[in-house]
Order: sequence, then structure tokens, then C-alpha cells
Amino acid sequence: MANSASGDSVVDRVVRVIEAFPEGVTTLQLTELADRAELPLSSAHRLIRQLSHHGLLDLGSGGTVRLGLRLWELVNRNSPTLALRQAAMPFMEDIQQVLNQNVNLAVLDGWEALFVERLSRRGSVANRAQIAGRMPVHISSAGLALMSHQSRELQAEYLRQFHDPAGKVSADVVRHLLAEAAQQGYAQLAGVVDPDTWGIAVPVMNGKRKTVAALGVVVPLAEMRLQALVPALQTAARGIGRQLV
Amino acid sequence: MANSASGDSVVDRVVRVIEAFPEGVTTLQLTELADRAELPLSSAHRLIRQLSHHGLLDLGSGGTVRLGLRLWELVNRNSPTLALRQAAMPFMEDIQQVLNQNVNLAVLDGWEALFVERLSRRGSVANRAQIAGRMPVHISSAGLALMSHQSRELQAEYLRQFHDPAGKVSADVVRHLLAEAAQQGYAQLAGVVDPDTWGIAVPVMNGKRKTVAALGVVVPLAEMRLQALVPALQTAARGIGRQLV
DNA sequence: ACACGTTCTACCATTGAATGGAAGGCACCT
DNA sequence: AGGTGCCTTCCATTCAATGGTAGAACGTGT
Repeated sequence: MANSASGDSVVDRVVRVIEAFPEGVTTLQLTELADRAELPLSSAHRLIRQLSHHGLLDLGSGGTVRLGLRLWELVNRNSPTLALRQAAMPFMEDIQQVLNQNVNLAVLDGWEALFVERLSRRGSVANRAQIAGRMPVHISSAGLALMSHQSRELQAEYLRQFHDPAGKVSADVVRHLLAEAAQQGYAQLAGVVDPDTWGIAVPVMNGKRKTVAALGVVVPLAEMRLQALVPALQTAARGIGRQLV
Repeated sequence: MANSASGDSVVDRVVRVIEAFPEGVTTLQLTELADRAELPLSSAHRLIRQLSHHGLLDLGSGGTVRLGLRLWELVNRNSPTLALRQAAMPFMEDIQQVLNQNVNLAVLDGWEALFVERLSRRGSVANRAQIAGRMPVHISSAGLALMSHQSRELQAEYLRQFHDPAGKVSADVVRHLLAEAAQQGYAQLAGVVDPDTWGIAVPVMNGKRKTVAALGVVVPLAEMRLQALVPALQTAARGIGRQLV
């Protein structure tokens, strides 16, 4: 036998290895990684050593495996969201200063909002973990803000396939939320993620008026002041969008 | 001929493709990417399509290639510096609040300081580009702070191979800077990177008193107040280190 | 309008790079 | 002392990867 009894290419395997790390886990043992990637140990070992040699992975002395610093560096230097994050950062800092709330920036990926940047509320323990985190469209204000400004076709497709695994939300409810968000120009969601918090997000449109991101804040229910928040967010979103092609 | 006339493995090629993006460039044409990665066009095309299929790259309609959002997500979720950044973030925010200066966090990689986190001075235009940026040890306060707390052997090896391409700095000068930094417990460097700025950095030690990072600020020369800065940085560095294993 | 250059995409016979079972080595248990 | 779990290396087998070639789809200048 040669070149994979299981019928997958080298590229497939490289991807499986990188994907094998569970969220938030930085270190894995060689054997465990081989298991997770469903690779024969010897194959996994060879592959990981190659990747490690190039710095994409970091194979420690005792068989501990991490993602490589070099990979982190390359990806962050050339990240597809680099321009967006650079444009958004000053405005996000402004909002954090003025409103003193958690600020976040998300893009749409599939049927989920992917958070690409985040600033924590001053004084609170930073919750940086949520960077690179995902939330389904229907339970995040950012997701709703993003989806409500997509094309009719995409929204229709989204609603067609929509199914809430928890079974608590129907497609009709989501349709209503999207319509409301589209009409108002912002999306809000209270107590869904966390019972004591309120999320508000507005779309960020690039120069061609295409919605490329959502800018949002998460505030304690008690401090909710929609009148103050929405204009601030919308102003910032326009400022960001003006810098994007 | 089969399996690479040039004698490199698939893994080599995957790495070359990812590394082919110049710093700060997010989009490349297929042909240009093939050139940069030194791959035959047809091979590059096949490889990139595979990677794109898995979301590590993103092959657009007109042959435009970007890094994939999925890759960014995976790397940032499981980044080797995740714990460090999470521990450091609140302290960095404190410093930014109290001192109103650019704050940065770096680790040592090879003979360079790799900046893993950064907060911009309030009011200044954010210079986020420097995240994932590198600076040689001898011309960055962070680099000096890091190197000055490494083992004797590593420092000796560093000094042995040291060579300033600009020819302005001798190994003896660097040796002196390192000794000074080691003795004082902080490193400073004035007007090297930018003629009007002063950089100060202190080491961050983990629970085993191993130096794992450097915490630093960059201040305008005019606002230089060493007496205020160093204690603040050292306090923060201790706070960060206490949370690291 | 036409010819030309450039770039993307697809095909397919050839072959050496990738494969993984087996065995060795090491550390740490019981 | 024997057992267990892990990392690491070896090597004959073979099919996945390769890249020259050619066609399609642009864009551009004459």
C-alpha cells in the first residue's frame, strides 16, 4: 500500500492536523493528535515533523505539539481581514473610550458570525477568548446585522435551511428579526447569549455599499441606552466603511 | 517525471505557498503566487484549489488568492501565545489607561522580537500593522529585555553570530546593552527605531521565573519619565507572570 | 474587428515520494 | 522484573502527485 490507504491526499492530512486542535487548546500530545486527525501514528509523526521543520507546527521534545509561532505570524501578517481590522481599530477604541462597553467586530462566514476583533470593557476581566469565536446568525446581534443586509437570495437560502438545534426558535421568528434589523438599520438581542446582557450591532458597508462586517457592543441590561448607542455605532461604522474599497 | 522534479515534498510546497505572501499583502494572483512559490503553474493551481477547498486558502473567481478565514480562525483559536495574550491583555489595558502610551508585548523567536499584542496610544492613529511584526534584538527595547534574561549560553551564541548589516553597531555595544538591561531589570533604547521616540521594556517571567515575554511602551522623547514608567511596567509584568505556569 | 499576449483551467501518462506495519527505545509505573 | 504507554526509526511497496501540453477566457493595442 502506498499514498494513503484511506484515500486522502497529503493536503487533506495537513488540514486535518491543523484542525485537530480543539478550541482554545494550544498543546496536544503526538499520539492524541494522531488519533484526532485519524492518522496512523507513524504517518502523523512524519507529517508533523515536516511541518514542524518549517515552523508551521512546533514539535517539542516530549512529543508535545503546538501550532508554530511562524504560522501565527504569517497568518496575522497577511490575514484576509487585515484591512478591515486596521480600518476599524481606531473607531473601536473611540467607542470603548466613550461608552466604556465591550466592542466587537464580526464578519459573516457561512451561517455564522465570526468575530475578528474585540475590545473589552474597561475594568472587566478581558474576555479575549472570543476573538476568532463564532456565533450562529440567529442568536447574535452581529449575525443579524450582517445577514439582514445580505442579498435577498442569500437570506432566502439561509431561512430555507434554518433549523435551531435547540428547537426554541422558528424560521419565522428569525425572518421577523431580520426584517426588523433591515428596517431599523441595527440589530439588537436581549438576554439571549447571557441573561443579563444586551447586544446591539450595526452593519459596516464598504465603498460599494456592500455589507462586509458588523460593529457591535455588548452592554449590561441595566446600562442599556439605545438612543446613545446606536448613533455612536452608526457613525463609527460609516467611518470604518469610508476607508474600505 | 513524478512527485516533484525539484525534489521537494508536498508539505514543502504548502509551506512555500503560505509563505509566498509578502508582509501585509492579503491578495495575490494565481500566476504571481506560483512564481513566488517557485512552482509550475499547473502544480500551484492544483495545490491551491485543494487548500482552498479546505478553507486554508480562498481561491476567488478571477484567480485571486487569499489566506482563508478558516485558517485565520484556527490559528487564532489555538495560537501558541493564546494564554500569554489573555493573561497580558488586562494589564496592557491598564497601562494604556494610566500612562496613555503605546503598549506592546513581544516574545523571542530566533534573534528577533516578535510582537504578539499591541495597544495604541489613545488619540493616535492605530498602528496595528506591527502586530505579528518583528524587530532584531539589538534595536528594540523588547528584544534587549528578552535576550538579557536568557541563559548565558544563548546570549553567548547570540553575540557570537551577531552582525549588524548596517555596520553601525558592534557586538561589544550590544553586549554592554544586554549587561545593562540585565542589571537594571529593564531595557531602554532612545531614537533608534524612530528619532523622536523612546522604548522601554521589562521582562515577563512565568511561574518558574523563566522569561517568556517582554512588556514595553513606546513614548515620545518629550514625555519620557523613566521613574513613572518602569515601576508601572514591572508591576504589570509581575501580574501577568503570576498567571502563567 | 482582428490579432496578440496573458492568465486561468483541464487533461492524463509517467514514476518516485509517500505510506504504515513492525520493531526498537525510553520512561514510568506496579 | 515484567508491563504499559509513549516516541521514534526503518524500508519495501505502490498509487497519488506531477507538470508539459493545450484549450478557454479574458483584456488590450493596432
